[in-house]
Amino acid sequence: MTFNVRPHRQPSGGSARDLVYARLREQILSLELPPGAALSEQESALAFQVSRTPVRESFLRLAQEGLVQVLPQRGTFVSLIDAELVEEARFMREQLEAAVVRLACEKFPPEALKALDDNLLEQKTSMKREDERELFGLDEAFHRVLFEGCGKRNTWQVIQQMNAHLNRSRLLRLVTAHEWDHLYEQHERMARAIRERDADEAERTMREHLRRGISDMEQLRQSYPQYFKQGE
Amino acid sequence: MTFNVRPHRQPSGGSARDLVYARLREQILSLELPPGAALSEQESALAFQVSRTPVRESFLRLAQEGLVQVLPQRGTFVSLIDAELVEEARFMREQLEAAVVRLACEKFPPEALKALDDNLLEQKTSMKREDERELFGLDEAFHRVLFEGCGKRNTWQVIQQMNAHLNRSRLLRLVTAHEWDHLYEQHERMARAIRERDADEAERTMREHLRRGISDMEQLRQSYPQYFKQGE
DNA sequence: ACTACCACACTTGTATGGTAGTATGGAAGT
DNA sequence: ACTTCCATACTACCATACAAGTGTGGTAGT
Repeated sequence: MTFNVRPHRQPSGGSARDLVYARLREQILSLELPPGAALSEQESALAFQVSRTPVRESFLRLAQEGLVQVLPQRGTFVSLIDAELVEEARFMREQLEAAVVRLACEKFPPEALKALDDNLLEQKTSMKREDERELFGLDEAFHRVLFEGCGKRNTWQVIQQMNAHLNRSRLLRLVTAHEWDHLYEQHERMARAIRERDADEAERTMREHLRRGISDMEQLRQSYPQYFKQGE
Repeated sequence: MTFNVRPHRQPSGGSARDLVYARLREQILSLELPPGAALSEQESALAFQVSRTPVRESFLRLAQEGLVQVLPQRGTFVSLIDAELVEEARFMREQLEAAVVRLACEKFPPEALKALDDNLLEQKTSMKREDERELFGLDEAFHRVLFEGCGKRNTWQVIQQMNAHLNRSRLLRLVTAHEWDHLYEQHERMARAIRERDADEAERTMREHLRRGISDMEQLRQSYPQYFKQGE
């Protein structure tokens, strides 16, 4: 098995449904379609130049992921950000990643470890170029390699779904350069812990790593209270 | 907030789509529709006396949950059991439940604790009546109360989805009376650990609790190799 | 001014016809 | 006997028409 260090691009089917779904998802996660915004099968169908059927099927899929809410005979709306749901997504991710990084300390393929090292190098150069988009992708790739190295590919998929809700509350991924320094250092510590099979250190670092940015949500909530569920 | 001790019935919308979805899901999980079986929009539509649209939408939802596989222009098939996926589902559940039961040892509403006790009583009477179906529901309710007591309702929902894959490999939930004794004893130990705030004991018991029945899959795999993915 | 009512313009849910791609079995050619 | 090709009967995908429920604004009646 090989481990791709580069950011991952999922094989989005060329069907109209998948295209509409992917585009809508982007717009929702980037807040281009803000929480609470009304969608319409007809309107989206016109915009994408397809019929209602693929649009409708996209809506259903988004609804299942909790990104939109379909109210029969009333309308479809971008879901308000549910603080409880976001916190639980973070909670779940923390537990799963903590367990996986422990696993990695017990048994981790050398190729995967090499992939982590390569990834760290790329992170360093991207930091110098201040390419935040690339950094975001590399961060994601780092964690993905961790899961794939432990044979937990499906678990990673589940986490990816949860990330949808996390990302939407993370101020559009805008992290300061200083933050990236900190994140990079944590990544390095984790890679070292895995190499030295120090499970406790690895788990501690991972939990700390994933607890950052909780305040982002509170900040977003204060700036845009109308984006959030249940006012208080 | 109140905690319902009884098995939980989800508010399945009365729409044709939801009905078809629920029925198909049952049939798949009970192996009435065996892994590998071919489905057809037309055929199912006839069987359920609805048009192809709600059937098709059910298929898409089942596909997203990984219970069926849609091959464009070829057909829709009940997914083969993916041993790797099943094991990962068990893994995820173990991590999440372990973390939650630790949480419960720190902070757990008295009403929820009472609900656990009531549930244990009902389990006892159901065991005497050898009502396995009821026992299964009560087991599920026990764990649900644990999550709700910790304010992790959404996490429980995620676990429920994973259970779909777990259950299909668990020989139709048929557990011997002796097994139920063991499970009951573990439930009791967890409730006691929560009351006494013994997080280590609670976590240990939970992990043990969730590691049971791994051999079920191997057994099913030997009896029905054609139900499993990748032949070896 | 106020209320009750109703037509109408929306919404999603469901039914159905047409399109294009795929598998298959039988016929024709070697 | 074996291979090649093609008609045919499927499949899911998409477009479109109709049904049924909901919100709203205007209007008639008080």
